[in-house]
Amino acid sequence: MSVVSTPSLPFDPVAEATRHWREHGWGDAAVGMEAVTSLMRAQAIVQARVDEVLRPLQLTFARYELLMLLSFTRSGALPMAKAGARLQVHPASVTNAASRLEAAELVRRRPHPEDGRGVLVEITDAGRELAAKATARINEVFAAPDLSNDRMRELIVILRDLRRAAGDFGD
Amino acid sequence: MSVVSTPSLPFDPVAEATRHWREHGWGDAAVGMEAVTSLMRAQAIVQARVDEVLRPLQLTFARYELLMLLSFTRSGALPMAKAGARLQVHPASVTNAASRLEAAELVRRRPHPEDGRGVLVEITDAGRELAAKATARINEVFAAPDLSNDRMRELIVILRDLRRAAGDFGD
DNA sequence: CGTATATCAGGTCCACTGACATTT
DNA sequence: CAAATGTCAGTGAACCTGATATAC
Repeated sequence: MSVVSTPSLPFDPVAEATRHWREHGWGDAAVGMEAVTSLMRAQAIVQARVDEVLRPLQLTFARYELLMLLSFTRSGALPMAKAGARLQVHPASVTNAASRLEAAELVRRRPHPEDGRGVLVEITDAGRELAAKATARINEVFAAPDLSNDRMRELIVILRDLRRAAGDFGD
Repeated sequence: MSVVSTPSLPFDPVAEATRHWREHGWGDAAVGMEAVTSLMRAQAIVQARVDEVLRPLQLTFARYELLMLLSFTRSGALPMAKAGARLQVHPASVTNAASRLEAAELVRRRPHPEDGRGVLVEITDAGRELAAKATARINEVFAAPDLSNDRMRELIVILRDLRRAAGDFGD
């Protein structure tokens, strides 16, 4: 996850690639490929920025997401499986993230009171504090107007359609 | 890179999170966070689909990108450093990708004719064939109308602005 | 000489698979 | 018993840092 470390180009590499797609007989697919490439590259940029903010806090984005998810629940706790479903990550990934966070005392594990198989992850006070600090820093970064609020709203709508069509939610 | 394996939720998890942001006093940052989250999640979905197509061809997205970049050049060859700059990846990542592709005889390395330090990566005929096949399959997947052409164009424009503002290219 | 170009070793992170014990 | 839950070990991918040899 870098992009940040690499120098910027004198031209838009995505548009340049699209020109090539057309020249090489992939004209009908060029728009789709450009959309895909744009998405990939934009995400890499954003991810790199977020990582940069999170690194000094000893957090990765995956762990930050879990922390925020927990901080949003009423009781501050969630079964592992439920957390995985919300974050759309593999059960083993939740186990891993929870273990790392637990080692840093940002969450703790508890047996599920009603289901003997289950385990609850619960955010600690330290976890809440760190999550709040991380969020504040991330907001500082994205307060810089890379995009106007209206543009962001358009982006959100388009991507929501894409996600729905791809089966991210609903039906 | 999953998302594909996880079941879909009965509600939009991104919108749900945004509701929480507002309830927990992050109202002013909610739009930005929602944009970031949407982007991350949409990219994960698209990446998962692409990976799925590429896996049977023994390609990763990073290697596919390198292959396509080379196939687009006039001579089919590029110095390692230049390829890294275009793809915005670390020099060591180019080395790695090139080595894997070379092992599969999809590219070969040649000394740079004018710069004794440099190395050229050159796509082979087999590399061109595989790249074309991979592209055809990817296009099949994205031919499914998750998004209309107009929507994709809007998305491209918004993300281009974001990338430009973030220093991906130009100035 | 200092800079640039690759490569390599070592480390982190994440995701997935398959096996497993436990409980429902 | 079959299904679900969470853990663990192992694998593969990608990225980064720092060190190195070579050439400009």
